[in-house]
Amino acid sequence: MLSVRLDSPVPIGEQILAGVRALIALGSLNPGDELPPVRQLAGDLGVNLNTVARAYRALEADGLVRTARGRGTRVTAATERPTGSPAEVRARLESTLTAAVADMKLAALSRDDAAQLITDLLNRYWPDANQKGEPS
Amino acid sequence: MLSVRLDSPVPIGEQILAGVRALIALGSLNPGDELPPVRQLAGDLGVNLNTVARAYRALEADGLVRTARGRGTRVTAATERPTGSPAEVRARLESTLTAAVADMKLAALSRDDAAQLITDLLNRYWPDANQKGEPS
DNA sequence: CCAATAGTATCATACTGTGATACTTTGACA
DNA sequence: TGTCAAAGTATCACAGTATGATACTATTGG
Repeated sequence: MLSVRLDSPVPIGEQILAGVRALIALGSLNPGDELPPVRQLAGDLGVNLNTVARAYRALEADGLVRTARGRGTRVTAATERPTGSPAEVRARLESTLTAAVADMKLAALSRDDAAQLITDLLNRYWPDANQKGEPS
Repeated sequence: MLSVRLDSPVPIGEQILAGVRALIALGSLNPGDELPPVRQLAGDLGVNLNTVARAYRALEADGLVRTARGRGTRVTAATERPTGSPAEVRARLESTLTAAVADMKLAALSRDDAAQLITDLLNRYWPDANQKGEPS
């Protein structure tokens, strides 16, 4: 459900943060859902509990979760407003997508496979019904 | 052509590395092309020349580029074989793509816009079959 | 041979990501 | 009501490593 690469140049904490954000954005985690306790997730991922705790706190600062001592951490928001100007948002998006295309080429997929893979992902995480990202 | 975010949690050098790799994978940089001199790129990006130089050396270690003192650095290979087992490659790819989908949702794109954007990117960077063409 | 250009080497520094360990809050239940 | 377990928090230390300043070496052309 959530995994990190310990050998990656991107810090573990960042990976956790990005991972949870993505799960929320994709609707795999919804308001009311509980995140795993820091110790458990830390154990699963093989990292220190502080690393997880810090990620949770960052998520709380973003207003995505609410955490209470002794009671756990729960998702509060389904969406997050991206930070920065529209131009920056657009630029980040472009670079993410470009990187994704590059990765697919490197993975030696055929172009058709690539298109198929993307279609599958869109269907899976973005069931077409709604046409708007939720304004908040 | 290549940009980095100085405030990003991912190290500048990594960003440069990833950026050039992507440009090569996408065919925006081809064998024979020269990379900008380290000083120039460093100046453009607002970073230290060492940071760029280290990225270039890493690229050379990967065999993507050949560099010669006093003469500059040129692209030598059009492709790179991904590191790790097929399963790892696949896993990385999935997570890159999933992140991309999440980013699109966060950017508040409509699903149709998302699909369109991706199609455009594929057409631009992955011209069907053997066209080998080079979008700038 | 000199100057300009391009990459390299060395060294220092600061940061910051991560980890060990101990503490506090909450809730269940005997 | 007291105690224990579960959950998050606080503190401190440490290592690594990313970045930067500065000086050096190679290559080319006039």
